Amino acid sequence: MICSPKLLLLHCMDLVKYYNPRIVEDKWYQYWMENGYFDSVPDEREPYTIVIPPPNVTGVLHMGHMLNNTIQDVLIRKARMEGKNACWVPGTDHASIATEAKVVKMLAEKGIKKTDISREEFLIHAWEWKTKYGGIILDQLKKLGASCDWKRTRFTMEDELSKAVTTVFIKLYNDGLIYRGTRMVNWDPAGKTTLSDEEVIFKETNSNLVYVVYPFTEETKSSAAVTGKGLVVATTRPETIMGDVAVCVHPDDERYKHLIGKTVMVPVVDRVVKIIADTYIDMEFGTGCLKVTPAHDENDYRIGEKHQLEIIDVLTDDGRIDARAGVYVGMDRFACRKQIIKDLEEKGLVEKIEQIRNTVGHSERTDAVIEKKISTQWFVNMQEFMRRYPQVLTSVMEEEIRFYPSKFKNIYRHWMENVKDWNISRQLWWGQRIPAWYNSTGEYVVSATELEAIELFRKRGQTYDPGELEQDPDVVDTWFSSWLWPISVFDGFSDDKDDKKDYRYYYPTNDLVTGPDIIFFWVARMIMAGYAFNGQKPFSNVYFTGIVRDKQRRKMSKSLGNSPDPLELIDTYGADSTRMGLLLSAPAGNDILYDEAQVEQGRNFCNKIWNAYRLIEGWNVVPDEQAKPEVLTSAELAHKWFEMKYQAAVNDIHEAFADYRLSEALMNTYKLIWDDFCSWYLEMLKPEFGEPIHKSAYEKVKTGFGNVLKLLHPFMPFITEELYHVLHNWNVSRPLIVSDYPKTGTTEPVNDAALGIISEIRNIRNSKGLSPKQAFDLIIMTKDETAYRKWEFVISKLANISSITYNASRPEKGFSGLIGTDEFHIPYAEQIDEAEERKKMEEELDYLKGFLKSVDAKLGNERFVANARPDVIEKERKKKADAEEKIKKLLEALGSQLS
RNA sequence: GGGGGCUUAGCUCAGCUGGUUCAGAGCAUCUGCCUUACAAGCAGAGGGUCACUGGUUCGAACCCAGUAGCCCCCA
Repeated sequence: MICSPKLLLLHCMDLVKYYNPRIVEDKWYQYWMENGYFDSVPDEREPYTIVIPPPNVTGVLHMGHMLNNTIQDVLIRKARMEGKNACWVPGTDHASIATEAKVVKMLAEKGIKKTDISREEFLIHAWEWKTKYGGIILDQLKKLGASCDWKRTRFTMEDELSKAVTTVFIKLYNDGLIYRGTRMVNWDPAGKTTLSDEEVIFKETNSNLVYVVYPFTEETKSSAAVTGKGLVVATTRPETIMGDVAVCVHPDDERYKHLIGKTVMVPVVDRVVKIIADTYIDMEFGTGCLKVTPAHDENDYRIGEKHQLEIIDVLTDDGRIDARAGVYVGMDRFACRKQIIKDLEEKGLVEKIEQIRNTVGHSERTDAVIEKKISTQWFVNMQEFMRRYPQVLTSVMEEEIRFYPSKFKNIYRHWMENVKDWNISRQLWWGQRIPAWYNSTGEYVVSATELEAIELFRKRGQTYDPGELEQDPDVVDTWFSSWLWPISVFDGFSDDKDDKKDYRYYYPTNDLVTGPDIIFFWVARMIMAGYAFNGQKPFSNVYFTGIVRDKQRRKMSKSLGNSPDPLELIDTYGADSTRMGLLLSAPAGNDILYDEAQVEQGRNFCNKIWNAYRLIEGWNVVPDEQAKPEVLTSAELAHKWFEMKYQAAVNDIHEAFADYRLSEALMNTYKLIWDDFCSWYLEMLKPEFGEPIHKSAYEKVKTGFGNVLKLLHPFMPFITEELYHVLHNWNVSRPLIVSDYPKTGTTEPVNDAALGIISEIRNIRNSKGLSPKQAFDLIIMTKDETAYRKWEFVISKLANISSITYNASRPEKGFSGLIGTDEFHIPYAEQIDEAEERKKMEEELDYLKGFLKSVDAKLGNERFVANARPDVIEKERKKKADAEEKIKKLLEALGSQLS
């Protein structure tokens, strides 16, 4: 059933002073949905496409999503109104490690351990969980007004998208861009999986730098001049001592030169190791002696490789001491660190302990401290990738893909130029399994199915015992599926879908809106995928939003409790107000400092618009013939004036949109409606109390109102749709969501300099404490009477003026001022502080004289006249003439008062 | 350590290729108004040595160099 928005309004809203979003928003969302306005299918129109950054499938809406999706909705709604075939594809990400962690936790609460169940059983639980909680976030987006094509909702782990992952993996492997290798990787002991470099967050931490004595061996003591018990090594990681295989010093270090090649004992395990030399060593740090632990540190690993040292991994996958260490076996790594320090102190092998600040890597998802570890994993060869697809970098640098703000270009380049191989295998179950198959001797092939694997083994002449091939147990990094998102949501990888009609029509997409925190995780990799798999960019513009913070600039976080619940906010203030509150202070790339006051501003704005409607709706309309002639002409001028203001604003708004300055576009719209439309235009036309309005003016106002609603619709879709309908008595050919967005253009200029007199007069009233109800007479001294005459009606009404005369003699007593170079006077006999009036005029005069002096100096400067552009010189001449004119007027006025 | 960026009104930000009467906006503040659309409002006002120092230029918030402070990213 199509809902009936009209009835609701009439029952609840008639005559109410305050706008109530609650009875408006849901019904319009439902109306748009039921009428298919969000849906998109390829046609002859120009497409405009955005793919949503897929939120985690088990996520809930937070302020960051609100901002991000509001921006996307603004862009998509504007494009839709501009007649483009707007397509916003929603969906969710399976978020491998994050979701798996949640499922593991949920199972643990039920008393089920992941290690006690099979992969298949685990996946059943995981899918159940996904079905239950997955997509809640998408429903929440509907409350915000997000006009996604929900029929196109995708999930990164659905069959079609998983197939794409496999296809891409195999292609890259066959192209020599994916390899399996043994490397030092990041290990998350909590998630028990490897992580890419991007998933490691470095945090500054207070650490103990322990100075440990490595005693000299008898051999060393006897063969070299030694002082002290042994070499002192400074380390923050004493628990890895059991993995030490050497001590390294700088070859030029005078302190240790004579010891190179000698030996020391590794404490705790009493292993004899060599003292080696390498220029890698920083002589300044600690004692200049480094304990070499190739299994647990990247640099140590390189030194180990160079000097062909043994690798002793002393940690288990869950961060305990491994049996290989020989001591402290089974103890947690951090407990072990404390215990070893204690034990070494007892043996007198700790020289001192210093407090230092260092950076420690943490898992992005589990927050566990990352261990470096040697492991056999799958990698994407990035150097080679970039060599083959240089457009990945050049497209951004040459702005074929534009970044907003552009500062991210350099950040992007820096990353691209220093990028390391991408570790894509994860020791998890929730995700796309790596399409590699191993035979009983550990040889492997890469293929989509076991049958194809057998075929490959056969061709190679390797054993392939049918039924005994084993698929790699690991899954790929989540981002190895989401980098395909702009292609895969349009089935760009599937060969059997209607000629890839959607793909050809919608791809490449237009705009991507995302946070800068995933520029490397996702944006960079989508660009890589775009060029590698399709030879095209995936999108033309990337809008980086800021991070939503509270007004003290703290990040929103659960523990601080400073993050408002977006749904409560919408419930309290309405989606329109919330959207406006977020957008107001959100220039691209700037952090947005969330303050509820801004949402209140949004609410106040809604109310303002609502009341503008109430005013218009309350007018009694009569035919034009019944209106006074001066009212008719004045109204005509007001229409022209507003048309000019409106068109100028439209042009500004288009310009702001072109540069993705959305908050500016919104602010322009806000000021157009509040100031120009409500404060000026409506006040110009508003009939005296009890008087009717003539029909042509009424119609013009309605048209103007409709137009500003159109401008505002992308930002505040609900209230605008509502008012657009009530304004037109529910009789509109197309609802606002698919109506036409105002276009740029030119209008006849209207000289409105005379209006400045209104503010001047109001100011005089205010500063003299005179009531606005007290009418004034006005004398204007001008060469151009017509400029004022046509505004007489408006001036009289808005400044409460009872009579206007031109170029009459100056009054004896009264107030005066300047509008441009025109002088005006208000005769006022009582209670005037003449001295004060004179003082004001003299101050003005002083300022003008000083100003004139500086302009004269400029014009008198030969080099200025010779070098400045002609139009600049012309402006200066005009300034000079104006200043002289004003000074003359002021002197005259002062003189007349003197006499 | 490497890279990017910022510093303009009480707050948040504009200020596009140096040149409108030596800087604009929103919010906040202050003053006066319950004026028949709106007090969630109306009218008006105040508030800035454009971080600092030097340079280039006829002319600098804007270009250059240095100094100080802050933020982000990477190792």
